[in-house]
Amino acid sequence: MEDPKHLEIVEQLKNHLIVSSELENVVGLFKTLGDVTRVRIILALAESTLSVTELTEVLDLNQSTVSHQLSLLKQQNLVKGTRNGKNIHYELSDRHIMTIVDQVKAHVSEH
Amino acid sequence: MEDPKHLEIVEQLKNHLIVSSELENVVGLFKTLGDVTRVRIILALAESTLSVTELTEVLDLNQSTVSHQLSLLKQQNLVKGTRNGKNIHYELSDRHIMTIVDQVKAHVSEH
DNA sequence: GATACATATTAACACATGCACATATCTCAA
DNA sequence: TTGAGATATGTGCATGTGTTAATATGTATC
Repeated sequence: MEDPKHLEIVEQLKNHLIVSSELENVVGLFKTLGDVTRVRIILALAESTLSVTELTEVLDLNQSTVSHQLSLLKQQNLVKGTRNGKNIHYELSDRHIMTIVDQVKAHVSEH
Repeated sequence: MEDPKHLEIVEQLKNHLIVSSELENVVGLFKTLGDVTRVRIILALAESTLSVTELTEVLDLNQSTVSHQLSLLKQQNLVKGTRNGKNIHYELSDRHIMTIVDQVKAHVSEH
């Protein structure tokens, strides 16, 4: 490639490769969404608020597995829980999340 | 939770937990986007078509690392390469990808 | 063909990650 | 306070994943 314009762009990119904390956050979110169990939890919560026990039954998982994954999802602000007596009702933090999932679904189905 | 409607929903979800291959694909895409190196490659390619060597320089990575990650990105149809003499010019497969990344960026910056 | 450059692949290693068991913590009811 | 149910946490294990060096393959020029 001998295009001088291109060379210039490449030079600029070299200085511009900021490993921002934002990048870490973005990657962190993708990483969290990159697990079947966690996405299944999200898809379930997209349909209804559920307690840990209900999630355990619905998804046929260990209670500790569900609890563990929920804590990771909470860290990424993907879900939030509200205690209600002995139970904790979990729900999606916001609708934004489903938009992201749907977007990816769309991309996948195109290929 | 004693709401009968809720119980019904939970029952329905139990049968409805299809581990579709689509789910695998969606998760696969998220998994691929869940790595700093790969996202940096995508962000670089979002600004300009680049060869493997250029990516190596711009991102300050090993050639084999770039090559390896590019092959994973190719598998997920996130990037495509076109040979041009000795070089291979890599670019994003479609603009859809940046939409997804931007969406996640937006979500991240909200929290 | 020989050489040099660009890219891909293989193997090995260190490291991260998901899961499950056991156990701890929390909450309510009696 | 005691007991039972719900949720969270710590630990160990098996598996997966990113990186690198070394090597192989491909491509153009001489």
